[in-house]
Amino acid sequence: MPKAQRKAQMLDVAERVFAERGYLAASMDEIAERVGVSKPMLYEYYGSKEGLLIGCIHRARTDLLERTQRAIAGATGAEDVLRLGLLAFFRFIAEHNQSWSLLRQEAAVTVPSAVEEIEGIRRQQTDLIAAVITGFDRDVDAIEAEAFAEIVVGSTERLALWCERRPEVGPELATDYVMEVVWRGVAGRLGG
Amino acid sequence: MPKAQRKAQMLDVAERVFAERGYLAASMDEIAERVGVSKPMLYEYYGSKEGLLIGCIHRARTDLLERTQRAIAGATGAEDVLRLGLLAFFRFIAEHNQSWSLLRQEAAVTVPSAVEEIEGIRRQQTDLIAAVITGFDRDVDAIEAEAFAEIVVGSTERLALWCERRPEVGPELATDYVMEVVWRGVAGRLGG
DNA sequence: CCAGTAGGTTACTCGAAGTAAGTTACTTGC
DNA sequence: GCAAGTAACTTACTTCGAGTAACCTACTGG
Repeated sequence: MPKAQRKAQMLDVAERVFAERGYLAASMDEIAERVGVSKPMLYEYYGSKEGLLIGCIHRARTDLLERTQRAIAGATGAEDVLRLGLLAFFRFIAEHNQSWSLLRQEAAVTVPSAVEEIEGIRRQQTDLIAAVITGFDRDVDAIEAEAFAEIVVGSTERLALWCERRPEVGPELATDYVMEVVWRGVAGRLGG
Repeated sequence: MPKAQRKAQMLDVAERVFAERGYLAASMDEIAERVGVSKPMLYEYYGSKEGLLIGCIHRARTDLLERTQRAIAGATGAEDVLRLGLLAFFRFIAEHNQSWSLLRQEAAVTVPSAVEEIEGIRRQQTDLIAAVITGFDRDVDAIEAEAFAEIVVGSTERLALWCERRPEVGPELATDYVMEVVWRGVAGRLGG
């Protein structure tokens, strides 16, 4: 099997095993066995257990960014950007809860570098949102825009977790909830 | 040394070591050595590495709940409860960043049961907030109140993390940011 | 048909979680 | 004042899983 294909297959299996067992309890031996390959191959391609985890996270990150950007491409204004972006996020995690469980703490992410990687994903989200807010009102304080962006990301992530306990709340309703609270708050603050 | 005192001392050391190294990299041997005791004592009192972590989290949880309840005891209304509660939280983490790092993902919490324990802390917060919201407006949908509570907790936690990168933003300003966005959003929604 | 290399394996080391079997010293009943 | 019990503690292991060294096999190009 060619290298690229094998690497992708390893990520598929690793993502599933990490999600099933949690990072710590997942063993490289099991991943190797389920890939149908011997352990040193994993080390050949990903260097370490941590490296394999980073690989999984990185792929999820790329995927999420790509989807979000596509979703907000045709937005008609700041509010619309925020709404479409939120919806894209909630849909991403609804469809990909395998990768999503790598991004929330329940996957039991362990290693500092992995946390940095995940923080990078959030940073990419907050940067986007801060830019939207600043675009909406150029007079807003930069640090305040940052704070608002963090609030949006925090709300969203938390609500996504909550949605798992509330299957009746789908991506659309979740988006509505966040928009109702946060947009009203941001717009009220900035507009007034 | 009496058992209770030794147990408390173990939590102190463990909290510090977990925060310094992360859960995975922290070794029971090191914790035992820094306590000035042999490893089986840790196992005698906490059963496992995971049990020791749970002990740390549990103590932080108890402490946080106690402080929050004291803080909101003299509140004059729903908005005041929310504000005082937020302030208590931000102050707690400003003072106790040792325990706080156990509650955020950077401590690299690993084990499913630990995550459950941490989720329990959040649940205790969301329950409190949902009750406040319901108290503010009895006509509000129960599930919507839950969603709002999750939004508040998510915002708050995220903003707390952000504050670490922004030392100039103290507990008071952080509270203002959350209140400005979220309360305006909640009050707007419920009042209108 | 030989050389080089991509893709792979077996069989180890080593570090850290967890444990079995004891030891010391202090209290308590007689 | 001393035997008995027990609370606090230790040494010396086992086990399991991450990571590695060294070796193998088959295909491709000259």
